[in-house]
Amino acid sequence: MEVRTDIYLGDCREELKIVPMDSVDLIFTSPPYADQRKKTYGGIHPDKYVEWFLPISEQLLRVLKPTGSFVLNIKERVVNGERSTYVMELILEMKKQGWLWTEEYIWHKKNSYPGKWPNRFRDSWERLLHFTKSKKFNMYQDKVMVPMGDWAKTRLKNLSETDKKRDESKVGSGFGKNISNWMNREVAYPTNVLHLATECNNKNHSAAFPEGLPEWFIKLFTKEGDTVLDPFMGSGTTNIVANRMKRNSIGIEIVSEYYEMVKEVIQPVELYLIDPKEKYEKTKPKRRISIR
Amino acid sequence: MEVRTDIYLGDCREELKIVPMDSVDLIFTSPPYADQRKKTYGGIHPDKYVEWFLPISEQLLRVLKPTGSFVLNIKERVVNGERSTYVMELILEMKKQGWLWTEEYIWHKKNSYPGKWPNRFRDSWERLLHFTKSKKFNMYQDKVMVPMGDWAKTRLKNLSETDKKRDESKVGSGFGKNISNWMNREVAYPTNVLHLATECNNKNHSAAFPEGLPEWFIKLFTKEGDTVLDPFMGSGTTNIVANRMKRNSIGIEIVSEYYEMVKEVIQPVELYLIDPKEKYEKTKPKRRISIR
DNA sequence: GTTCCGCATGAATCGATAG
DNA sequence: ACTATCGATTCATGCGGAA
Repeated sequence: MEVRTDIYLGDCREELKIVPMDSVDLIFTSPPYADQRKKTYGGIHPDKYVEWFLPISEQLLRVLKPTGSFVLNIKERVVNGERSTYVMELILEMKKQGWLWTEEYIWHKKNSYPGKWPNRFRDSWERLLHFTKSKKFNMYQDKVMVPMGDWAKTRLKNLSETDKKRDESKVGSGFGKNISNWMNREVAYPTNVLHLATECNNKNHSAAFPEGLPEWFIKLFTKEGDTVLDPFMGSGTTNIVANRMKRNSIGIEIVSEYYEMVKEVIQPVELYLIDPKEKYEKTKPKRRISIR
Repeated sequence: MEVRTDIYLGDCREELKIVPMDSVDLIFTSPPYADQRKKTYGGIHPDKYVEWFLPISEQLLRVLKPTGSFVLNIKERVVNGERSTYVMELILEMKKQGWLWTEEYIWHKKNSYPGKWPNRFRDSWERLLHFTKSKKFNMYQDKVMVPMGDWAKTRLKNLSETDKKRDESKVGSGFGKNISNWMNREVAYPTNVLHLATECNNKNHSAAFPEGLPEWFIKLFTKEGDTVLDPFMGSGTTNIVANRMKRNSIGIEIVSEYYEMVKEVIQPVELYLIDPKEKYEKTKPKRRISIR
């Protein structure tokens, strides 16, 4: 099996036109929030946000397969003491475009930005809007089942590396054995609330969302060999995770520094040797240049 | 101090007219959701929901003090595979009425309703929309502080260079004073995500929300002696909690069974004996009939 | 090898000050 | 008057070095 990762440098309003219609299984993205990342992106005024986004969502509607899903990570900012309404207006307008607003998942950010204000508390959640093209779409619920019990909710569901290491390290002290017991025990379907910490550590890349976020939705809405698209690639979290999970992916990024950074990391074409047929294909020369 | 609990039987569209303007400090309510509880309000169709609610929110705007808050517990239901949009439309329309949409809190229901569907998971959260009349409103943040994490123990022993720099930027005496505040502090401010289980006890009343929900907002937005209003009283959770917390309250309920049930439980006027003056007042005969 | 501990930092927001 | 910049506020997390 061959896994491709195609990344493009440019404005997704243009670059999306290259992507064929009905070709993508999952769009997972986190667009720049209104006026939020001014330094890196232009900074879209809250009043202009919907107007700016609609041509993009129209393209996304075109490239998504009828069975596909579009997961939009977004949160309205506070303007003049009030929450802006551009996200709601966007949902209403996207429905007019033909999108179905199927569900709203909540990302509960366990470590939210600190601060104190007279009229509000720290903002500790973001929206994960789930749009589809049709009522029948692919959803592989069994792939994201979680062990039952509070312990599992706080631990296994979160995909932080530290937790994984800690759990592995406990093997031998009797604790690791418990994990295997848990895994064999009853598993339950998750809910529409995801508990994940943001990544704010000393890595050289600063991702807008933790890897666990795209990972969960890639598991849920795609299978191996499917195609994932992130039109606002940023540091490439979606594509890196997709590649690791043997999904083809497309990434578009307007900032060349980010683009170059991702290009360094990504293997454009990887072959997974599963059966003889695949092995045979590997010997043939590959002409495809995925990264440009 | 005297604590009153006034409950009314009737449609809040009418009964609210009795409540004086600018007299309520907090409105906390959970209206019947669209097409849910059909018997009660005849079942409001999702398409008619906004139209039905706006006259009520207009009354609520009238009776709320300029420093008061309106907390609306609501969630859109699924209609034909899609989330309805009436909550969003309602927010947009209420803003036109003059409401400020200050914040959206999330109630994370730790034990959500069971079930399995092909296109979604269990719904485990509800909205708590916070509306105000003005940008300056009463908020007693200290009353809802929560225990701090282990963070404090390690952090405060030795101050990091970054923390020193951050604090040095503040000119003058701020530094030492600020640290001493932290040293004595064992609690932190909460976030805008509330983790509460639904109450599924065997009482004959089935409350829409647990007592912890109104309790948190009553603590946050009112002080003793203030007035709390619930125009969709139901089983009276808001009023019972308010009474226990020494807040006056008003409840309106259209279903007589609910009304009678709450009437049984509630003490219309309770006197809290705090100082001699109050004691003296107690001896005087009371004429007020609060429940009618 | 584990565990412990120090430390930087993050899609934040408000109010005051400056242009 | 209205907008842009800046300082102040504050907490959970994971990495890396130390014990």
